[in-house]
Amino acid sequence: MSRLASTINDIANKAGASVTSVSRVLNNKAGKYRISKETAKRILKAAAELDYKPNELARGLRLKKTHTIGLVIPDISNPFFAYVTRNIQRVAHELGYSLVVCDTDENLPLELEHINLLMSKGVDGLVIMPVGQDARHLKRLVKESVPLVLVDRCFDELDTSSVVVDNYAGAFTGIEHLLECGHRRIAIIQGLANTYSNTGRVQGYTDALKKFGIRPDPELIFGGSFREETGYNETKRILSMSERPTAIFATSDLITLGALQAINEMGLDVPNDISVLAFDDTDFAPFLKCPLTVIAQPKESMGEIAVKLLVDQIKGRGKQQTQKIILKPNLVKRNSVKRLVQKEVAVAHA
Amino acid sequence: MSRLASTINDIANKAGASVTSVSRVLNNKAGKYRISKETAKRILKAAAELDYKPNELARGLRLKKTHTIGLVIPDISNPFFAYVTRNIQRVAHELGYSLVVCDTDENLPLELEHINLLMSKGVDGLVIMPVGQDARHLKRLVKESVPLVLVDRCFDELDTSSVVVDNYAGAFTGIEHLLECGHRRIAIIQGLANTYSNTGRVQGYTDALKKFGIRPDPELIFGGSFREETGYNETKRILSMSERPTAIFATSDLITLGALQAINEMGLDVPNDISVLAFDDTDFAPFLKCPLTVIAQPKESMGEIAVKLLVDQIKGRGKQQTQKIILKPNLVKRNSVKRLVQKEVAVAHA
DNA sequence: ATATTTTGCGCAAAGGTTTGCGCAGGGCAC
DNA sequence: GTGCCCTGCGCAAACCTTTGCGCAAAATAT
Repeated sequence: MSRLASTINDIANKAGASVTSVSRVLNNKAGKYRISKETAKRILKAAAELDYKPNELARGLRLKKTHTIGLVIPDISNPFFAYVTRNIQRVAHELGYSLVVCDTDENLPLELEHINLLMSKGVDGLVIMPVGQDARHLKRLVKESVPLVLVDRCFDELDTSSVVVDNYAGAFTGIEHLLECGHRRIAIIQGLANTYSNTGRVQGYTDALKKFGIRPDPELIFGGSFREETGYNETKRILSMSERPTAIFATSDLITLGALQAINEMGLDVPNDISVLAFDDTDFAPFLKCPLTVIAQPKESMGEIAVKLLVDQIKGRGKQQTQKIILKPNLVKRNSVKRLVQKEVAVAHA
Repeated sequence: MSRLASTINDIANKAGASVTSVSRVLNNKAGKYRISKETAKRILKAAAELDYKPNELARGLRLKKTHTIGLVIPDISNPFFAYVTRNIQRVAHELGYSLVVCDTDENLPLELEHINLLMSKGVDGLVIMPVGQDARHLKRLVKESVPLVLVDRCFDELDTSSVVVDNYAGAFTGIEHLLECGHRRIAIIQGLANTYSNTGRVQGYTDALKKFGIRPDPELIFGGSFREETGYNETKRILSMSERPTAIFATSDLITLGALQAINEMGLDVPNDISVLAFDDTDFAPFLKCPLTVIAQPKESMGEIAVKLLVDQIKGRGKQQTQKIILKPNLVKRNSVKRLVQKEVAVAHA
């Protein structure tokens, strides 16, 4: 905001009109308020000459609308979130909204801080990918009827619009595939406990095992954060188990990255020494030493849907009821899962 | 902004004081304006009870400071930019600033639009990774002394703080390595023409060739955007040349991704059929079928330095002069460059 | 000619905050 | 009893915009 920026007042002076009329002309209310063509033209001309740009701060204050939406995200360094962010920004801009981005680093207090700040700055609505272990602060937003859509992780007890992925189905299908390939000892490296996405993935894992008559072994459940170091450390532990699992289910792309690193360091080979199934896809996945078999999320559409839902809420459309959109993930088979048995045999086991 | 949000006025009422005093107490000016401990305590109590949060819009309007900085970025989907963004957001928040993120999609008019919008919204300063073919709009910002720092790409004719990478040195060293390994026919897939980063990289490429007594062949210069499809299409062209080059220099990670895809589709092998040298590193690079030899940018520090420089400008510190920070990239040798000759022989050639 | 409507425009308030300036009242010295 | 200082606090303007309401003049009707 340069100190020389021209205001509606300058225009009024220059055009010999009142600020009132200027405002009306500039907001296309000339008709409604019967401003003469004559005056309107003078005003428009003056505005152009002064290179007038409305002060959105003052505007927001008056209108209680800032055309800004807040995005609260757990970790932009995670390629999955980065992707979603990109689409959110694009669609938001197309719909006339700016995006202020806050990274919570998977930290609940920080999430609260960011949300408060965003509200203070007068955002028109929020897209939140919550850390997810607590929903009280979100409940408050709902009560104050702040336009809000949850992405990637949601709360069943919370009546909000949300767009999530069917983590359960994704994990289930993936593990099923592993089982069909003859794997029986499958380790899982989970993400942050008690979050929507983690719970679904772990549940899918255990239920798929059960379907094949295998009792899930708590010893095979590792991890506790979606981060790379978790993948690295836990994989090292897994690989040094006396009775080593034949497959690892890595529940995020960052975990996968860490796992790959550990496997590499230990001089092992995917899939011959260990099979890997990953949640989330990466652009580079097909070109890895061993192209990864993954459960891919529809990350393209998630952001887009979320913003549209949010803007509908902001505009008061679709206010009637909240929508929970559940997207289907997609198992893409590449080479990181080794087939230990013929398919027929595996089916017989079931 | 819930419609029930309490204001400084509510506090004044509740505490039986004037808004003036409330403002002063809340802004730690109680001492300066000699407010009694008594009154101050009443005010603080009322504020807490009302769960008061300042309206940053009103604040920004009055103070001409929003504690918000704008980030203008060409393409968040590019992992390099995503990384930098993340660090910018983190450091900005640590310094008390919010970040509004705008993606220009490498599109100059869109860049201008975003910048104008950001200014309208009253950002305190801008971090821009410019599209870079035109600097007139940036020149205007400089003239209006808007706090500004350019990242990744800068303009020699523009007196702004900036943090860039030594693209020339990076490319030069990389190509030198290729040459030392015995490569003589080296194709380059360049990024967006007439941008700072591209120019440096291409220049480094040609100069390194010349140093080895090789006349750069215009036929071997491909590309024209940093995007994935460029990498894909151009690689296909390169690989079907009658006199096929022995190496490809891909000037961005996205180009590299496309190149890998093309190579893969054509059933070729890196580095036996074709060597690849990439600008930018990717987390997954070490784990690729053929671990990539890359020129890695110090993406960790770039964002951090940029924000610190910007905040210094905003706060009026270091106003005295602009700083151009040039970071050194780093050649990391992995396996994607095939050694065609013994080192001694290569040196003899030089 | 007066009465009524229409046309064109602007006053002033509102939105929430910060801050220069000055006001009231108590205490003190003369 | 008059003059002065100090303490504690509030008035009102400023930041820039939008909008309900009303006012004056011109156009039309009677």
